[in-house]
Order: sequence, then C-alpha cells, then structure tokens
Amino acid sequence: MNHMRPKTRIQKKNTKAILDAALVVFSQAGFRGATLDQIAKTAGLSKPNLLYYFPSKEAIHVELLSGLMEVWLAPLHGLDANGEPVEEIVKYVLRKLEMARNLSRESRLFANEIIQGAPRIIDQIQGELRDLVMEKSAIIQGWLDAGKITALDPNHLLFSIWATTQHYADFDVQVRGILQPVKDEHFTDAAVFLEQFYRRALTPA
Amino acid sequence: MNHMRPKTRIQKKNTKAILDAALVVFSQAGFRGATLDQIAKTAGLSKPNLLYYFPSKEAIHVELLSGLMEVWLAPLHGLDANGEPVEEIVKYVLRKLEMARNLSRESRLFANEIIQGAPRIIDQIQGELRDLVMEKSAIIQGWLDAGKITALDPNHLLFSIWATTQHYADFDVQVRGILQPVKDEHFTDAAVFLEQFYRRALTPA
DNA sequence: CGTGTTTCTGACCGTTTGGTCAAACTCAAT
DNA sequence: ATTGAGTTTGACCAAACGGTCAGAAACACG
Repeated sequence: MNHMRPKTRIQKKNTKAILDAALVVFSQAGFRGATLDQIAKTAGLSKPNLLYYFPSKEAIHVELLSGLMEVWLAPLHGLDANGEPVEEIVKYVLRKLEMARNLSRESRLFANEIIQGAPRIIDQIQGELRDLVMEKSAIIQGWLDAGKITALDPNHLLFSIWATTQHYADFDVQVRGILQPVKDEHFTDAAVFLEQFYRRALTPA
Repeated sequence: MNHMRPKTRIQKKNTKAILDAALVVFSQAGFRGATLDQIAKTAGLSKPNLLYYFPSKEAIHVELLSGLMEVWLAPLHGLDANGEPVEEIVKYVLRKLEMARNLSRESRLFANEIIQGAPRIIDQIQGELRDLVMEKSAIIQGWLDAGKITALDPNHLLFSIWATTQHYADFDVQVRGILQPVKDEHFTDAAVFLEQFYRRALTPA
C-alpha cells in the first residue's frame, strides 16, 4: 500500500528490480512503446505483482523521471564560480560526456520524454532546471564580462554542451553505425575532440 | 493497389494528406505511440480509407523515413571542397540550424527513430550516410592537413554540428522552457552563438 | 446517360494492452 | 504451530489497437 518508502527487504529488492527493468524498457521503447509485460518479464516478476508495488505504468515512469532529474543536474551544480573559467567549463563538458557513456539509458529516457513534449516533467524544466541554468549562466556571464572567456551567449553555451555530450548517448546507434568502433574507443576520441573544441572556442585571444 | 506512384488527382491529394498527418503524429508520439485513428483524424480521413492508400501503419512510417533521408543529407552534400574551409563549415552549420527551425518535425521523427535503435533505417545509416560522412570527413581532413583549420577530428566535428543544431528542434520544449521566448528569437541568438563558436574553434591561430 | 472503375465507409474481428480481484502462498514473530 | 500481515498469481475484464471486408457512394469517360 505505502509505495512512498519501501520498508521490508522484499519491497526494497522488488521496487529496485522494477525500476531497473523499467529504465531498460522505457529508454529503448519510449513510454507508449513499453508494455507492462515487458517490464515485468525483465524484472523477473508477474504483471499483477508489478502492479502490487506501483499503482500504474505511469507511476513507474514518473518515479523514474523524478529520480533522474537530480542526477541529471548534479554536474552543472558542480560548476564553481571561483574556479578557473575555461577549466571549469571543460571539466563540466567531460563530466557530462562521462555521464553519456555510463548513464546512456537514463539519457535516452530523458530524451524520449523531451522530444515527445515533456508532458510529465515540463514543470521541473520550467522550475528547478530553469533556475539552475539562470544561476550558472550568470556565473558564466561574469566570467566573460571579466574577459576570462570569449564573449558567447551563456545559455546557448550550456545548450551546446548538453547537445554535444548527450548526442553520444541518444544517437549512439548512429555514431556506432558511422564509426563502427570495436569497443568504446570513440568515447576517448570524443573526449579529446570536445576538450580541444571548447578550450579553443572559450580561451580569449 | 499501386501505392508506388499516385496517379489520379485524388490519390495525389490523399497520400499527401496522410503523409503530412503522419509526420505530425509520428514526430510527436513516436511510432508505437502513434495510432492510425489519430493519423486518420488529423488527415481528415476515415481509418479504412487511410488503409486503402497504405497497406499498413509501418508502410506509412517507412515511406516517411525513406523520403526524409535525402532531405536530411542535402546540406552536407553542399560542403564544397573548393570553398573557403571555415566559411564552408559555418555555412553548413547555419543551414543545418535553419533546417532545425523549419523542419523540426522531421528532425524529431528522425530522432525518435534513432533513439529507439533505428530499426528501420540502420541500413541507410551504415550505408549512404556513412559513405557521405567518410567522403566529407576526408575533405575536412585535407583542410586541417593544409593548416586551413585547426586540428580536430573531422567525424566528431560533424557529430557536434548535428548535435548542436538538431538540439533546437528535438529539445525545443526544453529550450523554450528555459529561455521562455515570446516568438522564435532564440533561433537568432542560436545562429549568432553557433557562428561565433565554430568560427573561433576552427580558425587557426 | 450508362457503365466500369476508383474511392470511401460502417460494421466487424482478433490481438494486445493496462489494470482488477479473489484466492493462494510466504514469511516473520509469537 | 498459529496467526496475521505481506506477497504472489491465474483468471479475467474493458478498452484500444491494427487491420479486414462487403458493399455503398463518387467519379471518369464513352
């Protein structure tokens, strides 16, 4: 009944199994494309049992997304106003790229939701995400006012960082289809490229 | 019966209406999320009538995607080996951004397909797309070998261009949620940003 | 006009889907 | 061992889905 906080050890184990399975299925098929049977099977549970722990398919999705938002914003929180500007931004880029590599399913879950109009997280976008972006953009604006980095719109700079890094998670199939890497070596190349790229674009003449 | 080439004026009108409607619905909901009833309603036709022109839901989707690929690759074809390197790339970036603005639904259709594993266009990705990228990457490689642009991995440079421009179509909701533009003025800002950004990153010292 | 073809539709079908429920099973604590 | 709460499931349901089909309506053309 109380799905807020798992109490027993079985509850803890099963809710985790469900959320793990749901992440796999939702990120690959989107909300509508995912079925409860798929999720249940992946989690190793029966469908009714799955609905014993979560009231609905949508509830699982919402739980995943809301849990994801803070993970997603964490790297940006780390952008330090007192650090060395170019280094801070490069560090942020590389940390974001690392997330695209290790949390690619989460990235695709997020991308699916946004592309389809973000019906379930539009509030968080216009709320905490927007607030955080405004705060960090102000820091970047301060840096470029002080001549520490070249003059560039801070908001669009952040967008470009999200776009270039998440691209390696969301468009993974395309990147692999073109580069045909044996393992994951393209991530190393991507890191080198992005570091050079941002360093050159940001470092004042 | 013959769905290859519309003959009569009614066939021409209705197949177009269906494809237009399908683009709207598929791009917003994904393949699985879209329903034939939605498409039919949007096209102003009945569901059986829709299936009179196309044999199945999948056939509509395939038709849309295959028609889209050439439109999507067109700007890259325009990258001229004989042009001024930095200008050529900047021109490509801006043309891509213009596409993200004017063909945002097509971009989202494409993004939906790729994120979910590109089951229907993986061949074209590993085929014509890969070939074109290889060809154009060689041109860029030639430019940087000649010292016309800074040293950067050509493949990843192209990825970054796709990512940063398509971001304004695919993540439109997020961009709007953060910037809250009255109209489309953020596209102008994006164009300014991207031009400055790529110019600085690419122009040799 | 008549007639053959194209276009369109209401009714219908089998399957899949999200979700329910009563009953059975498991488990921890007395 | 009993008990009561927590857990699991097979059977089931209504709605939505992609798709079919016979026949009606609209159209083109002599």
